[in-house]
Amino acid sequence: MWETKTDDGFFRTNCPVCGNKLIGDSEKGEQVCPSCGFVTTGPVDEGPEWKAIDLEEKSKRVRVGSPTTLTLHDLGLSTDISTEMRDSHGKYLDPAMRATVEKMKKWQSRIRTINSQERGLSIVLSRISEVCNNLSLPRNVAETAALIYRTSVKLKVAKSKSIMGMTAATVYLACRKCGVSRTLKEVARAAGLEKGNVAKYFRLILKDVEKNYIPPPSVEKHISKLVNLAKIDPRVEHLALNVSRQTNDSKISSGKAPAGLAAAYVYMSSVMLGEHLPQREVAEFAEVTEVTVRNRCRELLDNYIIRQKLGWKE
DNA sequence: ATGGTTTTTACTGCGTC
DNA sequence: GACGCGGTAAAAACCAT
Repeated sequence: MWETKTDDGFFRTNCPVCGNKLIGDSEKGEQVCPSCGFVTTGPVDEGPEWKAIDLEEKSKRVRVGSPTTLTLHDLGLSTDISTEMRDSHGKYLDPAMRATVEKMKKWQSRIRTINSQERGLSIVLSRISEVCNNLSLPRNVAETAALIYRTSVKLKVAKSKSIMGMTAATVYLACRKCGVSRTLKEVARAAGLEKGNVAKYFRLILKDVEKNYIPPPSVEKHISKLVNLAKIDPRVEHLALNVSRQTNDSKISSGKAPAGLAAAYVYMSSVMLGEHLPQREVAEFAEVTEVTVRNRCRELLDNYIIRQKLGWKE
C-alpha cells in the first residue's frame, strides 16, 4: 500500500479501513493504524530532514533567506479603541481628551483598511504553508513562495486572482527556484486544482514577476526524487546518476519528459544491479507509463552500449 | 487555431514461474 | 493462469508557432 493521498490530494489522518486515528512513525515517515494495522507512508514529521543522502536532500538542507519568517503577515498584534468615552477608571473623558481619542479612532480605521489588504495576504500565506506541508517541502521553499507572492502583490499581479491559483503557482515556482523536484501536477494536486489552471497562473507570474527563466528540475533531480519516493537501494541511484551523466545527450533528452527518462535510468540500473524492480513500479512512482519507460530504455540502448561489470545485455 | 511531437491508452503475443 | 515484459496503433496531451 503505497498510495497515501486521498483523491483530493490530501493526506489521511484517519485509517481508511476502520476509521481510527493513525499513529505516526516520524523516523520512517509512516503512519500506522493501532487497531487494524493499516500502514501508509504519509509525511508525519514536517521538520527538516538532516540525513542528506542524495541530491534532493542536499538541496533541501540549504539554509538561505531572511531570519524572520515571511509566511506570517504581521506579528499578530492588534488593539481596538473602545467606543465608550471613558478612561480606565470609568470616568467620562473631558472634551479635549475626547477629541484626541476621536482622532485616534479615525486613524485606527485607516490602518484597519490597510489591514484588510493584509488579511488577503495572510490568507494566501497560510495556504502556501499548507500546500508546502502537504508536499512535505522544506521551509526555504515556503519562504521563497511567500516572497514571490509578496512581490506579486506589490507589482499588482496578484490583484483579483484566485487565492489557490496564486498559491499553487508561487509554490511551484518556489520549488523550481530552490531546485526541489516537484511537478506542476503534484503541486496542483496538493492545492486541489487542475494542472492547466495552475499553469496559467504560473505563466502569469513568470511573465510579470520572475522574469528570468528558471530551468525545470534536471533528470538527475528526478532520479533522486524517484529513488527517495520508492525507497530504492541508494546503489541504484548512484548507478542511475552515473549512467545519466554519461548519456545526457540532446538526442536522448530533448523534448522528452525528464520523469520518464529518470524512470528509465532507475529501471535499467536496478536491473544491472540485480535488484530488478518491476517496470510497473518504477513507472508508477515516476508518474509515467510503462510504455514511456520502455521507449526511453530502448532509445538509450539503441544509442549507447551500456555495460556493467555484473553483465548486462548490450 | 494548428501541426508536429510526445505520452497515454488499450490491446496482443511471448516466455516463465 | 498470472505475471512481467516488449511491441504497436490510435487517441490524447502538450508545445511552439
